[in-house]
Amino acid sequence: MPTMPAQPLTPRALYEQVAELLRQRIYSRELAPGSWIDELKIAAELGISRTPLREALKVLAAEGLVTMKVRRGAYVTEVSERDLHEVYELLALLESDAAAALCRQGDDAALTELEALHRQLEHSARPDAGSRDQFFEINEKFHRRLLELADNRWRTQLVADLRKVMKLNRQGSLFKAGRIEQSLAEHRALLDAMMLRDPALAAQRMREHFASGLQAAQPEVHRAVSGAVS
Amino acid sequence: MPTMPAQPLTPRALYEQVAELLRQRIYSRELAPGSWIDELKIAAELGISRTPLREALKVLAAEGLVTMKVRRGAYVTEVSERDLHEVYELLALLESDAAAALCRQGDDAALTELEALHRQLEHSARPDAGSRDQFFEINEKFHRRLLELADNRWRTQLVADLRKVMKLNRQGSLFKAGRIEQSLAEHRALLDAMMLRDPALAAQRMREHFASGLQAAQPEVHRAVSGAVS
DNA sequence: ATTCATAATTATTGATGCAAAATATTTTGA
DNA sequence: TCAAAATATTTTGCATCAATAATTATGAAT
Repeated sequence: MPTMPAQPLTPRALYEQVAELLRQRIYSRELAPGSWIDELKIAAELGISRTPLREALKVLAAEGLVTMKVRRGAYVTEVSERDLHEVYELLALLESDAAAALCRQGDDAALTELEALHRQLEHSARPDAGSRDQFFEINEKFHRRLLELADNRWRTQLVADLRKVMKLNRQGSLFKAGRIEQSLAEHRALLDAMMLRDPALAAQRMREHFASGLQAAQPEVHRAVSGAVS
Repeated sequence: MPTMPAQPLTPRALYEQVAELLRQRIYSRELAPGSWIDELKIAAELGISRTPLREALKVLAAEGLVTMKVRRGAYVTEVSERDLHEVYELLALLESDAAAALCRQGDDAALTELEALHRQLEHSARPDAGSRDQFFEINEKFHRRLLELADNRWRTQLVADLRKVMKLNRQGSLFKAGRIEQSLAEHRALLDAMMLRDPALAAQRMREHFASGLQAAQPEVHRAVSGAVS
């Protein structure tokens, strides 16, 4: 018998599934920032009652994706340019710390794994193969995996939550020509620092990577900070 | 007529009030770590239905204070020694960053305000006056205010959430003799660095303050890390 | 006697209904 | 004609109810 699609081992609660679905709708701008979330409409759409939907909204509110107004219901959080800068700085801080920590405590296997991911990234960047989407996907995986390997579940959780907020504003995730090459070089430099087992340098390289990512989004005044550090 | 108790300007939703009450019960160990939270019992106790209670539990779950198990209900999160160390490191990182940021961007009024708080702290530390509780209260206010003045609402929120987790394990918040004096000296050194407008030094001093707080809790093997950095 | 299966009990999870509150609209009066 | 007040409609928020899933206990079979 071929492998079944197999429902997840721990069947997630309905309110969590709904929360995930709402996240996607928010990221895709189907639910626009600042807009009011119509409980009855969505409940009817999904064919569920308002109870699990309301629970999901509470979770999203705790994550910062939606804002609850008393007796006014739930609204998609509007993040200002300033909010994005603030969150971006925290991401830089936490991920630099993660790089340093991994450098200090991680074993060689961890670094080897990151190198392998980096090679995948280089491959996906080749002009002929892979779409930009693939590049971004692997890039995100690289950052996520670095966090996991740095082995502090609270930091991993914090970064995940902050990245969710960043996604609120990702308006296309476009990048200037040449940004991808520069990004690869920065990743390479980061990996080199980690191989040298120099935590301070690794943190420094990660900070530079973020600074450069911010700069790539800055010049165009009308475009907001991009969520993806690539 | 004397000032009325006056209900809050924004009448908080019931589920939020319940969430706050549950936090207190968790902090006070009335709800012990690892224990199951009996929804019916608590709902009956508070004279409310289970709906707002369950919404409150979802919020607490997002904060990390309770853990939801599928079809098993809510449990008070058990934080391991390791969790506490991880959270403590993140607090050190974020608050050091806040100190540096305030040093860089803050105006003189902000520093003056912190100095005033520090003087209150010194006063409460005098053996004759003030209880230790008062010292801790003002100390917490000092740290909280520093965060607010550092002016990054996301960082402030992150630190607040992490401190909630720390509170899960505060077993008495006892301190060695001499710790209070040392703590005051560290605060003083931090303020000096900020007055010198030396962000790197300020961050360094804050890190030292945290490291010293950890060391004060470490030697006794059977006591866990204390949540309060004082 | 031990193990497996089935049934019953218990607790969680989702749905529906009702009341209170806020906003919008309509009507009336100046 | 404009403004204010009252009413009506919309929507949140809380409670009660029903169903589903899991665990435990009991009984039977090997």
